[in-house]
Amino acid sequence: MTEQQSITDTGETGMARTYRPADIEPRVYARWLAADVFAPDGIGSRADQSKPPFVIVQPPPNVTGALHLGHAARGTVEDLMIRRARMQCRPTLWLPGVDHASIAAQFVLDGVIAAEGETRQSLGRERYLERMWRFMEETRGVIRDQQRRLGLSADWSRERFTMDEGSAQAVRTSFKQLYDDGLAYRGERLINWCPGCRTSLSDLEVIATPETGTLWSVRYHLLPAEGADAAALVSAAEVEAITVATTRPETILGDTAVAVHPEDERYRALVGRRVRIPFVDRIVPIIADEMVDRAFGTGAVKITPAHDPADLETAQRHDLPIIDVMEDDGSINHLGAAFGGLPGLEARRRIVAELESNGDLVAASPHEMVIGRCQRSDDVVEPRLKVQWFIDVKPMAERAMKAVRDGRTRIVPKRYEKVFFNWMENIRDWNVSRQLWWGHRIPAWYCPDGHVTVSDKPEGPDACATCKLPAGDLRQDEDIFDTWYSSGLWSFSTLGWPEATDDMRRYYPGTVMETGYDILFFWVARMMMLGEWLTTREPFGTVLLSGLLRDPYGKKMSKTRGNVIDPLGVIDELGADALRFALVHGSGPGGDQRLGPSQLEGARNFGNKLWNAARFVLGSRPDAVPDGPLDLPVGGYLGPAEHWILARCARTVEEVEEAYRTFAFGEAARLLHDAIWNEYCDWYLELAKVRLSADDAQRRAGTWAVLTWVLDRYLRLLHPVMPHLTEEIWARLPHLTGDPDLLIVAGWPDAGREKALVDEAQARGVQGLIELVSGIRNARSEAGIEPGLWLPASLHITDPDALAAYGALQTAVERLARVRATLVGDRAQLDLIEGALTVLVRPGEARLARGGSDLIRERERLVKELAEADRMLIETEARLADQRFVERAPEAVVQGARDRLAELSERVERLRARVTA
RNA sequence: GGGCGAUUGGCUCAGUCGGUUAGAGCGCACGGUUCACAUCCGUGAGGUCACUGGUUCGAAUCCAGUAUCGCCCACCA
Repeated sequence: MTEQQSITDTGETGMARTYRPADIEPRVYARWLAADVFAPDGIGSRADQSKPPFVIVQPPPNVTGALHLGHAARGTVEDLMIRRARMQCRPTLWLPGVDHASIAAQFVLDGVIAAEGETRQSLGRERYLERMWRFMEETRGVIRDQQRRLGLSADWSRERFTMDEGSAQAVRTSFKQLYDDGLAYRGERLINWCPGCRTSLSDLEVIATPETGTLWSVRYHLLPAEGADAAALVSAAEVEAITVATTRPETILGDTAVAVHPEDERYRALVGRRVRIPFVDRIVPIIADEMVDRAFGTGAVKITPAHDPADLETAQRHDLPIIDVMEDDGSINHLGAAFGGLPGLEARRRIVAELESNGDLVAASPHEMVIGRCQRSDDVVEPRLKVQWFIDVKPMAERAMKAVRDGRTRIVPKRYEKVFFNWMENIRDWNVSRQLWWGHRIPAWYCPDGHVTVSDKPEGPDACATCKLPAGDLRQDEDIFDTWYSSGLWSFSTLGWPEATDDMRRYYPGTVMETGYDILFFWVARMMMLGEWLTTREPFGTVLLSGLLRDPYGKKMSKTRGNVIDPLGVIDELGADALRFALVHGSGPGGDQRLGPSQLEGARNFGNKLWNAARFVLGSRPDAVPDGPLDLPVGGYLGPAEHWILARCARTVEEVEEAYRTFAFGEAARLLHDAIWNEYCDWYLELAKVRLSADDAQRRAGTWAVLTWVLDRYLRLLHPVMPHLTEEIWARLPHLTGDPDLLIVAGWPDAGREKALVDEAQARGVQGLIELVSGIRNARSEAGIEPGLWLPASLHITDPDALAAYGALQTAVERLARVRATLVGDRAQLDLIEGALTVLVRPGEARLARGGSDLIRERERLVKELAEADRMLIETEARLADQRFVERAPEAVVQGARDRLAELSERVERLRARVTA
């Protein structure tokens, strides 16, 4: 058969020899769309509207982005949960959308227009925003298409955008409410300023970066004392100057005091004296303040209130002037004397040089410090004093914490609760003003007298709330909101809030909020605060936090490092289901995971394995089986192998259910992988092959019924992880009475039928035969016997269950072990065979005519087995000889040890007899 | 400075309530054209469960400490 033939050969089942995702996945997805099954009230929905809805809350991806592996991982987990809930016939809502991502989007667009020779400034606000909207239209569909290729079953009919009118109204209403509640306020505060982005940032957007800087010691000259007392206490040399330490010499220009500790003997006499600030010739006082650490630097601190939070507090305590010496771009302004107009770092260089040349630079030493950098642009963030909008989040944080304490919101894994509380307890006011253009304009208006009017109306206020000046005389705040403000409203703004809509009543609060732990504070915490405050409900019942994806070496994936895996490339090559399985299989709650080609190929191979198992099942349908619904045959048509696989199936259904229920999705995937591959394919399919060719038509039909039944169960359980493949296979199988046409809306399985039917003794018997076959294979392989060679064998089966099962499965056992077997009723008969391989397993013993084997290797194997059994026997004996163990351990454990002892004794005895024979 | 997590074969990870012989995938070695699948089948080698101490009849598992790695939070000039 040529390569071409083998690929196109679809056989009688109409299925290709390998699973081909590129053909199948888009077709399957189109069927779902056409059937309208994604929406909770879609035409194809089989939701039981009396059941509690299952609502996924998902952080919408950035509108300008492309789907990366993190998105794929998040989406897969979300989709998995929604699919399972859908199969449980709960009304399910997964509302998709994109985030306008103001600062990130501007960053991207600035790059795009730069290529066109434009800048934000050259376009101006209006044209820039027009350009942005056009850009949005181009990029907005990209993410959606990519999500669909991944197979995500979100309700696309409700797709939302954080810049749409619904969001805008939610922003206005919420802000008005927070303002009326006294939580939103406008004030002059030190904010984080990014000179590159020319906007303020919240604390979260500032990344603390350890760096080695320089600590300069600078001498400030004192003015002569006004009274005589000081001169009496200290010598003239000491009063000449005071030395301060700084890491930012350019801020000298904004100094308005020098501070020392009140109990510092070295400086006690200088408190109240005055110094001259270099370059600006400002005369400032020496003050005493507890904030000074006497042990650091020289123990004297220069106070620059406009550029340092601690200094500002000190200044306020001492009523000092506040002098801002910086422009928006980070350069020194006109207050910086000769340095005005210079970039900050250049000013620093020159100031240091001048200090050095005039002898006032006392020391310069390397200094380990932490510098705040902009999350987006990496620029050094400057503390600056600005009038902006803040939200007092403390009262909201209290409510959010209460939701967690009360158990109304559960964080999974639980260890993140601690992180959450720690952050919430130390939370500081949230600066929401951004000096950007792309985003929701702050709905605050100012009249010429400075009165503030906050309005929730789209057209703004009619008049000043204080002095009633008409709207025409009011001016709206130029700033926009922090992106995360509108994101934080997402879980309810998308349901129609502030209107009391049906959706709000039905789908709020959400069931599970799924996201990576990296945005716990940005998103989850803020959404919980805003949700609790504005809707008086917790926005979701469970927060499911996932880990980050790393490359096979544990490194973070990043474009610059070049180790990113493009999910779309994987989908093209291996299929969406393979990607999804690999992502789920390797994941644990809250833990990072590594992903590389080997995991992806493994997932692809698993899909192909299942595909081929299905191909076999479908192709082996006995002629006598009439068309009819899927059902289990009644007892008489089941053989031991059927009881075994049904017992295994029941167990798997329960274990997988438990794993899904506890968010252990990786575990669910592993359980299914093992059940399908190692039990269903490796053993049951092989055992079933013989019975499928039995003379008795009822037996053939019974076997096929079990084959299809178990496959059906596994397909249902696996569907949330590998939806396309399972849907495609399922379509070709007979269905239960009452099943829909599509697996996506078929019922979620339970193990009831199997458990009622299974004969455990028969199942155990098959387990024993599996051990026997494995033992024979092992002995053959160790002895170097050709795998294909049929050997005569004598079997003595002591386990009654295995013996009973053997009656029905002899042919299958012979085929799997590659032997022609004779069953002997008395073990002594085995010893009559000369020069044979010995197989000693729990359920019995076998002798294999040796064929071309090597007796020395056989003997080595037996000696090794004997040594191992003997070692374990001695261990067990010792344990049972310990009186304390027998007395204190639970009876079941002691009995287990006793049984084991008996088993091992017999094994050792028999092995010893064979070795010495 | 505070907090969290991890440490189990060469690699990546499971390991439930402490209880028989610590599992899997990849990789490796050996052997296979067994009529679903070479994206496959069979067999095997490979582990002082990071270290020290404690609790216990019994510890990979619980407790304390140590080491290494990773992450989060934090206004000392």
